[in-house]
Amino acid sequence: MLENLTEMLKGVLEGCVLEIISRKETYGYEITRQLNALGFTDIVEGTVYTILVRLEKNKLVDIEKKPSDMGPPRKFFVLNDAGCKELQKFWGKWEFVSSKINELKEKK
Amino acid sequence: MLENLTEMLKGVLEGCVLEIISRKETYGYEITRQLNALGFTDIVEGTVYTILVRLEKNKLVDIEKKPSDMGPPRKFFVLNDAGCKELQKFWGKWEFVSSKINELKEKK
DNA sequence: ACTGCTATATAGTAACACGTAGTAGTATGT
DNA sequence: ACATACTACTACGTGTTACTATATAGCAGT
Repeated sequence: MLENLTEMLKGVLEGCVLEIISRKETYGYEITRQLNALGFTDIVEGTVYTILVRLEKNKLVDIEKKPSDMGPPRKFFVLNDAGCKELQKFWGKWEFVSSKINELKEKK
Repeated sequence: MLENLTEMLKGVLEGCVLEIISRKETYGYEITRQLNALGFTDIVEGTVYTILVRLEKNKLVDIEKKPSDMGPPRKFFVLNDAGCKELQKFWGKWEFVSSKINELKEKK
């Protein structure tokens, strides 16, 4: 339907993943499914995993591996304190940017 | 105040420039000032000019050079048909993405 | 065996905003 | 005449990011 949202997702997709993780501990495959359910149908596992690797590298998440009876073991992610702060900063930025864009859009 | 909006502006800044041009024909320097006035205080000329070069390369704008009494001649930009279509597509994408993000944000 | 769903990983690519520097015209002040 | 400041455009390089493509692997049903 709507083509190529790639560029517009830059800078927001990571925030979305943070938000999803903050709800309850979860893993890459499920995060992908949640994003798909939200409406971002084109987002695939690979995209989410690169984000998760980045979150880990930046020490925003804690990780725990758990077995699954539906397939290979899952890597569960939990936000730590730095992650929570980062999430708050993300929503602050989003609030600012989206309000400005909408202002531009409305001001006819 | 709010640090580094760079990534979040990817994919939307070009749309903002299109919108500004659509209001009335204008030029790089003035577009930069308008974006600064909107609240995006860190955006500099270099950033806007790269976008304008891209718009020209993608044939979304028509260009006319006019003398100025305030400095060097100005390069005025006007949206052509393709540019108007692109702008509409941009707002369509923005509507979609921002509504989904807000849905995620609100759904506690 | 084969298919399909679940689950993770990673090397490579393209697009974009931004940093930085340079060039140049006009106006004002000293 | 010179310096400064504002106006105005160009161009090369950088870093970050989402995405592509591919590989690996466990488990269930046929």
